[in-house]
Amino acid sequence: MSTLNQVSSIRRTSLHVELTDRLRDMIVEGVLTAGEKVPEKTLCEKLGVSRTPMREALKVLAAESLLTLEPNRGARVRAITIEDLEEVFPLMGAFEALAGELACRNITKAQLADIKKAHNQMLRHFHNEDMPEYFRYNQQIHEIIMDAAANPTLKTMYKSLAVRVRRARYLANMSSERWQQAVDEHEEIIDALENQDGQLLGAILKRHLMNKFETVRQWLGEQESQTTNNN
Amino acid sequence: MSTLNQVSSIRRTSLHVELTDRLRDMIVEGVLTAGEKVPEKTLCEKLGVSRTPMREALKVLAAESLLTLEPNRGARVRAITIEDLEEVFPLMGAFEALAGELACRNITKAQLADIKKAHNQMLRHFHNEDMPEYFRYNQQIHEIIMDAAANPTLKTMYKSLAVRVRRARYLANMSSERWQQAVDEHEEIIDALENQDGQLLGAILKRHLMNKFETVRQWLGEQESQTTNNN
DNA sequence: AATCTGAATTATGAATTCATTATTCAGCAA
DNA sequence: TTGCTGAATAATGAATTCATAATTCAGATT
Repeated sequence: MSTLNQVSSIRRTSLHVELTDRLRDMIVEGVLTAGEKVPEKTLCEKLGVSRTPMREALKVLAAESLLTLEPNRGARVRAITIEDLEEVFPLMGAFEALAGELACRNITKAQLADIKKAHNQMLRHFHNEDMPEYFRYNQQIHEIIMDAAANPTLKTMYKSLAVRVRRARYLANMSSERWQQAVDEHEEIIDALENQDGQLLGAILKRHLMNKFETVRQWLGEQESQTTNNN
Repeated sequence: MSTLNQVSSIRRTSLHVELTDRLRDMIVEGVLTAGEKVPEKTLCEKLGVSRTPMREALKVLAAESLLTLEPNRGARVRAITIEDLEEVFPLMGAFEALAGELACRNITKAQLADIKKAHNQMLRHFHNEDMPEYFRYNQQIHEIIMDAAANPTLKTMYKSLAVRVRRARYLANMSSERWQQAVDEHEEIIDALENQDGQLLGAILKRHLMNKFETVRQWLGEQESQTTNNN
């Protein structure tokens, strides 16, 4: 083997991009919890970078509404409130509906096949009551639809909303009836896609999301009433 | 008069926020033209700041898709292409439709009165064929609707799209028939608002925007065919 | 004991410096 | 002339340094 192959791959993306992605993950995964103050220095030391790229990343995440920046007082992980959900879900609904319409016009046979494959996987995990894996394939299906919509801006904006509520979405567990209902809705989604009925698909996706909204709202309500005060 | 009053007001926002806003304006107003390379140093000297806050601002504008950042090669003002329009307008349509629905539920008498006032001003400038002033009141009407929708996230996202196409929107002048049509559509909008018919208002707003889209698309087509090559 | 004051500490804001990567352009070869 | 090479220059990426604002906390005052 040539020594050349051992050289670690050249960094293509700049540090602040990596940091932005990294921090975004940390927020979604709950490593950085909502409301938490994030001292720059500590973060820099943990991730082994200087403050300059870190601050650039913080600015971007603030622009994405994942953090709030108070002048001279640093960054804070934005806590999700019920008000946030009520802002974000209708928007996501509009995105999903649009994605559905566009997807029906553009979807390829391969993509449709991928969706069906993912759907079957999802069903399997549904029957095993394996929530994390179910969640993964669920996400995958919606991502393929987004891709089929072939509108990068739509996808980017959708993702930036999704990331804001993702943690809540994941943690809020569904009742078994609601779970069954979600699966049924997915069947409808596939039917509409096959028939290329954009209007219908849009409507289903919107409703599907609004049902999810109800679940999350309930969960968050319980959460908020439990934790009276934590900064 | 006390000497205290003469003290210039304390800076509340941080420099990078001011810069972001300033640069955004410069892009929208065409001071920085599409495709133009923006050397950091020159910009810093012009605006009298150091590179640190400037770079933070550039990162944020890149996150807003107003600039593209090529690693080690600096920032470039993103040129608007027809593909961009085709990405952005359907999204804006979805936003407008949602805003309309929400606005119908929440709009106050005062806001409705403001819209009518702005509409009359707009009509006046329409009859004088004063495009810039017409444009201003037109924007104002749509902004009031956005405000009535009472969804900050929606408004932020809408604005970030609007800013991307605003220059094209402004420069693309309408035919006189199209202009008349736009005015008529505004009458419909007001009717729907008064009747609180969310579905209808959403549909009108969407159509209204799509008509605008057609105008802009045509204009940009002419532009692109004229300028063969300019970096 | 409770509250207030202000010095010491700590954190952020911004400028500067250093390192690395592009770009330019003079000189050379075909 | 055209195209290539590489040194010089200029730009960006990132770390460090300096300045300023916020916070903490010991000590004084009521």
